[in-house]
Amino acid sequence: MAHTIAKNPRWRRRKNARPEEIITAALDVFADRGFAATKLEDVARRAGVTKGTIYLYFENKEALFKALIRQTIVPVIAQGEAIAQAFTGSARDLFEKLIREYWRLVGETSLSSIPRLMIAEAVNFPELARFYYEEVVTRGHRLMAGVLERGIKAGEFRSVNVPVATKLAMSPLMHAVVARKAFAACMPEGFDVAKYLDTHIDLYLHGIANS
Amino acid sequence: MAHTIAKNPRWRRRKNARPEEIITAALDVFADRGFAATKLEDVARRAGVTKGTIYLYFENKEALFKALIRQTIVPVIAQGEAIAQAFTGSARDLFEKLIREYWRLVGETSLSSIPRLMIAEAVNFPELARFYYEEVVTRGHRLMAGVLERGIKAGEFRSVNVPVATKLAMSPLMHAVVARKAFAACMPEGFDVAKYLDTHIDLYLHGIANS
DNA sequence: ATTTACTTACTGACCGTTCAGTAAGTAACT
DNA sequence: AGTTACTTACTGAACGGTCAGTAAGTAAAT
Repeated sequence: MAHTIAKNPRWRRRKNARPEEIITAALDVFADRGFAATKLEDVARRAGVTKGTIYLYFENKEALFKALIRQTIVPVIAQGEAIAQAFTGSARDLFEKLIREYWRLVGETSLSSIPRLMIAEAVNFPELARFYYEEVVTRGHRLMAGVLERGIKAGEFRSVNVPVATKLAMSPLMHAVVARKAFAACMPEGFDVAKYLDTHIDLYLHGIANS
Repeated sequence: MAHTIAKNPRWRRRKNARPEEIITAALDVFADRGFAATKLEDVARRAGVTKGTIYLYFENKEALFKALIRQTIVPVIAQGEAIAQAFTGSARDLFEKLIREYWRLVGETSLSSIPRLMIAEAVNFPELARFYYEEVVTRGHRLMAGVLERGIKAGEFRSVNVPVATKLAMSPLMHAVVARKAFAACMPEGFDVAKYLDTHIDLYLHGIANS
């Protein structure tokens, strides 16, 4: 190709890469300041562009926020569904696997800030909240409910109220993700996630076991 | 009508009542808009005063927010501690009582918005977060940990890892309070809290039972 | 030479904060 | 009980900083 490209252009035209880079930058900044307190100039700087560029790819601040939520978290759910589909072992093993997988994909990645963000901003963005609730929360619940039903049918689990037991299976995860982000600075001793997950799985399976 | 002016002045001087009224109004408004999106004019209107009056009693918006958190939620913890102190029955009964009491005092009152508010704003108010974490979260955990230790010592409970089991006892409550506020508009079917609490207590006690 | 991705400089609205002014309340002195 | 002199709780308008959004200009790429 061309061998005579200008040596150090002050910036490059990279139409294809920008949106993703901007979303990644936005995740970082929104994550630790929230929606309102985030300045688009900060997002831009982190993405290596200037404020105006953001407006070439996103209609406004709110649209950027929505795109961020949609494109980052939905794939995780799909992944969980795929795992459940392909799984052939016992319900208890699948339960454990899904919990640990959630933590691996969300709890200990930058995605962990999304649940907290959504909870903080849901009231101010009703349609986004609805989208998230349906495409993430409900879908996630459906996934877990399937596992419980599988276990009940197989005689592994007591015949509990499935929707309620589903929420109880997820809530320790959700709360850990959310609170950990929020109060990270206040927990100098840290928080032994491994033990927390182990114990949840143990206690929950103990509680629901058919015996 | 001119005569009624004397009886119906445009405003009254009520120095003592103002702070509490302003805090109550602030709780309502902050509760469903968050910190940043709340306008002090709205708080003032709801409190029956004007914006300027708020500044007679609170240094600024942040100070009002802090006062709101401090004065509303701390008493609830104290109440819980008093209950535990006075209780004489089994650990399982105390466990159940505390859970239900928390829901009665926080979950189904206007205080239910405070945990969500704190989670949303903790990052932007580090010292307030620290205060809340120490005076509410840690203190609440200490309370629950005491119950578990009581149960273990009495042989009612297995000898689990207490700090972790404590967090697992609380997290379904916390997450329910937080998520319910955030996604209220997205759950047309509502959310059967009674059954949720019943099942949590049942599953948890089942899970931790020494048998 | 033309197109267009990107920057830069600017605008306008919003809202926390301030403070001079006003009216409610109080009490001293008729 | 009425008038007056004084204090202070409260109002309301204006100020100023911030920042989302915009439009004119610049430079990369073809």
